[in-house]
Amino acid sequence: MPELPEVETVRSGLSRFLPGLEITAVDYNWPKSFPSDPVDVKRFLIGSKVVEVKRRAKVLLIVLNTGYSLVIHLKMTGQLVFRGHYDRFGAGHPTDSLVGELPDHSTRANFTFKDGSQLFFNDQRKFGWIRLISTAELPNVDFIKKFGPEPLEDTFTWQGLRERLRRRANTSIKAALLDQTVLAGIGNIYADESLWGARIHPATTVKSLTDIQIKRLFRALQSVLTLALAKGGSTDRNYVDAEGRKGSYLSFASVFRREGQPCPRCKSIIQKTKVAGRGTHLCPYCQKLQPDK
DNA sequence: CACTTGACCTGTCCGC
DNA sequence: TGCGGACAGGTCAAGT
Repeated sequence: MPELPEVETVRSGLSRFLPGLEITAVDYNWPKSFPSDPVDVKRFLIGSKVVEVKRRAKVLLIVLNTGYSLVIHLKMTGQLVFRGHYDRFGAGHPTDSLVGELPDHSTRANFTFKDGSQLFFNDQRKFGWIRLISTAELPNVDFIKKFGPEPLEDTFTWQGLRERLRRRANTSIKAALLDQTVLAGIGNIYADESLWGARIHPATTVKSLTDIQIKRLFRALQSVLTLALAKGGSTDRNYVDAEGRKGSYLSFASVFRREGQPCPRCKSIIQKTKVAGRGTHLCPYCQKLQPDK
C-alpha cells in the first residue's frame, strides 16, 4: 500500500530524526528482507552516520557518510518506525501510534544509534527489502534508472504524461498508471482515485484516450496526490508514518474501498471490479467504458 | 518487444 | 468453532 504519498510522509518524518545519528548496531532476522550479499552489512554499517533521507518513486534512500546508501522498499506492508528521544526532537511520543512495543513479531530488521534511539523495519508479509548500494552508483542501478517521472515535480506536464503513455498504448489505462516505468509512485489506491477524478473507466485502452482526457487525468493525479500528502497518506491496514501514526486520506477518498456507497459526484452506487488483475473501484455512471479506437 | 499471469508472504474474512 | 479458500496489492520472473 505505501505509494508516493505514504513513502514521502515516511521520508519527511525520518528526515527530522535520522540525520547526524551514528549506527552502533544492526540486526535482522529474515535474510530476504536484507540481503547481505556481497558484503557483511552489519560490519559495513556500524560507525556510519546518516547524512539525509531521500525518495525516488516508492523507494526510500537513507544516505550515509560512507559513500553508501540504505535503499528501502516497503512494498505492501512495510513500516519504518523511529523510537528514541522524542523530547530532544520536539515530537512527543504520539498517543495515536498504531504500533506498540518494538521490536514485535513483524520486525525484520532494526538499527540502533549511538544516542540509544532505534529505527525498526516491520513487514508483516516479508515482501519489502533493504539493500546497501553505493550512493554514486544509484543513478545507474537498473530499477532506479527505469523509473518514470515524479508526478509532482514542476517539470512534469500533461504532454509529458501523454508521451510516457505511448509505450503502453495497447493496455488499460489502469495497468499503465501502475507501471512504474511510465510514471513513478502510483499504486492501486491513487490510480483508482485519479481515474475517478478524470472520469475515465480504468479498463479504457490507452491509445483510445483523447488529449482532453489525458489533461484531466494529469490534473486529477496532481490533486489526488497533493491531497493525500497533506493527509499523511492512506492507512487501510498496515501503513504508518515514521512515528507509527496513521494517514487519513481514505476518509477523503471518493471510490477506493467505497463499493456500495454513493458516488460523491452523481450518487450512483460505486462498484468494485477487477482490472489489470487488481481490485478496481469506479462509478459506473461517471466512468463509462468507451469503445477502442 | 508488448502484455498478462503467477509467485513471493501473512493475516483476515467468509462460507460451510 | 474450525477449516479451506479467496483476497489484499508492489514488483518481477516467466509465459504467451
